[in-house]
Amino acid sequence: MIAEYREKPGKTMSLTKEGGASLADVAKLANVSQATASKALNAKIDVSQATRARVEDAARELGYVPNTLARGLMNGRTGTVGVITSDLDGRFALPILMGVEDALGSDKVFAFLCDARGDDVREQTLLNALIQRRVEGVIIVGNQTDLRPSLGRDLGLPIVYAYAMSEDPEDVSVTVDNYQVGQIAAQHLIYSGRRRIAHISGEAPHSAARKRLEGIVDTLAENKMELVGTPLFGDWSEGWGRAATAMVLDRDEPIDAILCGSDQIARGALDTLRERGIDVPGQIAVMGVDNWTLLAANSRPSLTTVDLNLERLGRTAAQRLYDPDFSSNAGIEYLPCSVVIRDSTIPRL
Amino acid sequence: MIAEYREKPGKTMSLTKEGGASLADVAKLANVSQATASKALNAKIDVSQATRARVEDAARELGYVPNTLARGLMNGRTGTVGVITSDLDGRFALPILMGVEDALGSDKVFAFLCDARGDDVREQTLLNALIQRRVEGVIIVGNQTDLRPSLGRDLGLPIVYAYAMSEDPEDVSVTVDNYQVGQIAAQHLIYSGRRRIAHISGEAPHSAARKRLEGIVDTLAENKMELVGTPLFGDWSEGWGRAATAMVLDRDEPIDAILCGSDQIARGALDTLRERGIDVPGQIAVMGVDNWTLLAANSRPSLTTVDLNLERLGRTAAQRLYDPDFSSNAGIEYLPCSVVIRDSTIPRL
DNA sequence: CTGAAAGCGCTTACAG
DNA sequence: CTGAAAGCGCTTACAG
Repeated sequence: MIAEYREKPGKTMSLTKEGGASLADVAKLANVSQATASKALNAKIDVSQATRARVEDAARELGYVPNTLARGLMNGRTGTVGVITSDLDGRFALPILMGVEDALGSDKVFAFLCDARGDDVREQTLLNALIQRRVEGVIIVGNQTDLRPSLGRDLGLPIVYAYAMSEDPEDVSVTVDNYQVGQIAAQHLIYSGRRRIAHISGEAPHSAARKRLEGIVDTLAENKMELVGTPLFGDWSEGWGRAATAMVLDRDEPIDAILCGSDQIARGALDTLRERGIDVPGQIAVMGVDNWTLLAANSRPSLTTVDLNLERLGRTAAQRLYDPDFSSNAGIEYLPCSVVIRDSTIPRL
Repeated sequence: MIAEYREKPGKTMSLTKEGGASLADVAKLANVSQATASKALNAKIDVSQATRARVEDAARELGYVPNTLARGLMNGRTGTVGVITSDLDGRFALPILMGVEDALGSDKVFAFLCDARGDDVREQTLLNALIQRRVEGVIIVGNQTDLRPSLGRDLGLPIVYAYAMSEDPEDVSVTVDNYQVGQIAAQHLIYSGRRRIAHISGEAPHSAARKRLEGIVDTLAENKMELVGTPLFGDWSEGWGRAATAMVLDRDEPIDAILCGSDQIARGALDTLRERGIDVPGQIAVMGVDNWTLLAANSRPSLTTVDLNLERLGRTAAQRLYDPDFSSNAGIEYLPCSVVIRDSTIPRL
């Protein structure tokens, strides 16, 4: 499909096949054995200051760049983990990738992201490519918090499922605690004085929608309350948020808060409320879920929402990957989320 | 920072250091030499059907996974390119990554994304990590279309700058043709009958803002028109879009279109217009730039905008990377964009 | 068609 | 402290 890259004919510094200096070249220039050169460069103890300096000078002079691949061949480590996502817009994958990188430590292990585009075949291809490149582990990021097929068990390397969790209970999955999301969202509204709360959510089949609802209902019950009207399910879009909010208002049951299943839905709710001249948060509070800053911070009023703590999710996933007792983490781990308070639930002082 | 991964003590299939079968294992089981096994598996011609079958069976039985790293050591190719982005929300990086993958072909070369987080030091660290892993090329994705410092010339591998372009004219950069963006946006408005167009853009120092303005002004001039009022610069946010639109309307110069520098700004414009009871597109047309579907398709009315053709940009970048005559592409290449017509400029039939 | 040998760039015991 | 040698997993001339 594409031609092969060739060095410009002009500059032929091709000391090695790859065009750069090798350890052997460095050793030669420094007048030491390759073994010594290796030790010197890797800061091993048993090298004299003098030779180390000589080797380092030689390396610098030659512009030596160690070949991590060759190194990995010996010690079995590549210092690389793969992250496979199906997340078209990167909303989940990127924060998770950040968390992964943080947990890995900047210099030791590197995380590389590749995009499966929601295509199972492609996902498998990527996984194979990663395994063939001997990554030390793979994190599979889903774009919703439902069960997904397992990629298999004995792949010879640890695999952690993040956000979407594996169907196989022997796999290790880390995800968001949607029940707790519902709880803290409801709690926040209750604490801030709301008593008549309606709920607009996304796609009913999604466990995110169902579990959040459970958390909300239970928390309300603990406070001798219940949702006003039936919860409305649709999709996670602004359009649905607008439409559903109109329906809620037209039910003619008074409400003082709308708890939305996502920031997109909440944006739609805000739109409809504004259009009807209803003050937020004065008359009705609106709350979202996701803390998608683009949407939540730029709305009017800005949106109180639940942060899914995706970076933490990424960090945890990476830690599980490198847990010496990897398989002890089999099963699904649910990570707590936190409320981010902005202006849509609490009047500005 | 993290412990090392160890196989579960139970399953000791460690035929090799890495826990999987090696080519040598396969060869032994198939009763052929390693050389023959290699040829058989790589579909080279000079192997008999019988032996090839035997080798393939052996490989399957052992669950053999070739080590791409070792292969790369010999033939100097790793089948991997790196993409480094500073794009926090993945808005630019992900579509570009897709384009890169498309150009590369799914099986031959893989693209891995890593996130520099806008940190120059981190960017350099990642580049080094990539070079040490002997990627065949690197694509640097910026998050705005301005010049950025070069990472240097003689790195021993091709580097292409995408979206943001390198200051060094010897580097190869591909980016969006912002002048043309301005042209086609203005053209679309003119063709659809608008005559009094105001312009609200983002940060004035950004070349994206300046060049788009040029394209707009020139196109208007060609049609014996000019912008109504001074163009307004602020930032690329909804909030600025709202505020600036109010300013434009308060100027009391009649307009029939607002051409916005981004979809976010356009969303803000839509908000303010709706609030003032002005019909879009009936009275005033609104147009954005970016075709950020999340924003553009979900607004009311949906937003006519300019698609930056980021996937194409990615494809082009990948092609440049593998151009046999790489350095002939030195300089900046500007790629054209295209208008996506939705409901904010043309009344629905 | 098949295999012995050398080599890619590195590290790691093992002697000295 | 230093180096010769073996080896990681693979491929590629080169003989047979």
